Amino acid sequence: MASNAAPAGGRLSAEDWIQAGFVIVAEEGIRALKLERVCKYLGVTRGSFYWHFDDMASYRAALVSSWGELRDTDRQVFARLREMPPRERLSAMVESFISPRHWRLERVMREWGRTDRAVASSVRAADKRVLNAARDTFRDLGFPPEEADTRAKVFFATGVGFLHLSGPRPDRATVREWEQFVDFMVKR
Amino acid sequence: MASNAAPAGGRLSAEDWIQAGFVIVAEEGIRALKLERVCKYLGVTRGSFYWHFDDMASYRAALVSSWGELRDTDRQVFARLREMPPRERLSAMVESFISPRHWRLERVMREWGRTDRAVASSVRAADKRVLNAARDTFRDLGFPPEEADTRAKVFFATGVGFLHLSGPRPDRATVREWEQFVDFMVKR
DNA sequence: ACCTGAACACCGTTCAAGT
DNA sequence: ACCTGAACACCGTTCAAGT
Repeated sequence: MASNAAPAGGRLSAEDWIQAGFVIVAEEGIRALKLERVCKYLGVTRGSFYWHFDDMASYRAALVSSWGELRDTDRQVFARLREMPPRERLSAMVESFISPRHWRLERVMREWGRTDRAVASSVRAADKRVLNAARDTFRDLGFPPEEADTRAKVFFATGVGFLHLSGPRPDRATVREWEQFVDFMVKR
Repeated sequence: MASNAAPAGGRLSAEDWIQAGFVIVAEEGIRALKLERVCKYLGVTRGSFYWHFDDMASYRAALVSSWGELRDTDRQVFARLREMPPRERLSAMVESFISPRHWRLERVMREWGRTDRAVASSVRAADKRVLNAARDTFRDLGFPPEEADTRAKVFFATGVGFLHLSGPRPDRATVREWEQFVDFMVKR
């Protein structure tokens, strides 16, 4: 009843708190990341929080670093992508980038990064990894190094742009538009 | 007794609150900028604050913009400097930059800028003005445009460096060191 | 026109006691 | 090993009443 996310009947782990934080932050923004709010979501009282974390500051830090690891999983996806033909690789990146699972979190982290330096640098690091993968792909497509750089940037920037222009969840139309744009980027 | 800054016997103006904010922030850091703290400094109670400002957010904004104006006064100083011979101009800039009146505020604004974007952009704007004045001066000293740029940057960066390396107030030794450095920068 | 002071709201943190 | 719930601390904000 009160709890929508806690493991049925069991007690919570730090991981549960982090997942709860992701959901709240994704749906209600960083402003909503208040202890009381997370407790209500998990169906526990305030005090229990302090069994898992020292304070709100370290909880936020845990969220950020956990998001970084989430992105590292993506990096492994990118690594696997290397075996695919380049054009398909780009499509896979589009899919990965806007997967419903990461969509909102991606946006909210960018917003959070505007006021929190740790988040900002996590976002930059994550961006760099995507950018590198895209650059390599364009090189594999036969573009000279510098042009591959430029195209990778445009490719990625467009993705981030779509991210902000579209609604709360990735719609099919957006994905299609991006794909068309990728077709365009790949030519010439 | 309780009040160290309020106009004797009179009531306060928004300007008094801003000046109080500068003193507190300069001596105790941004963390200390709490309503209660400012009230104690001015010898009034919390409620009176709301006569002058809507809330803490707008008070902080007022502080920042007021600091910007303070720096604009400096800009006028720089404008007057143009009539001085270039080498003296640099010395005047050193003096102005590290005047006891601005020294602490300068430091604290840079610190504050690390967590507040509005402050950060105010700081950047102020820096740019100093930098431009320095660049013009090096040009007037006969350096070609690009080298004037570089020397101005070094000149200014050294100043900022001294700002952070020295104690809470500008000591004579620091000023002397900077002056010696300026001598070096001006040659060749 | 400006200030007091009580009241309130909102959060985070601690901790003894529970299961 | 994890949670409750009361208590506390810390701030900002409101507002009726004062001068």
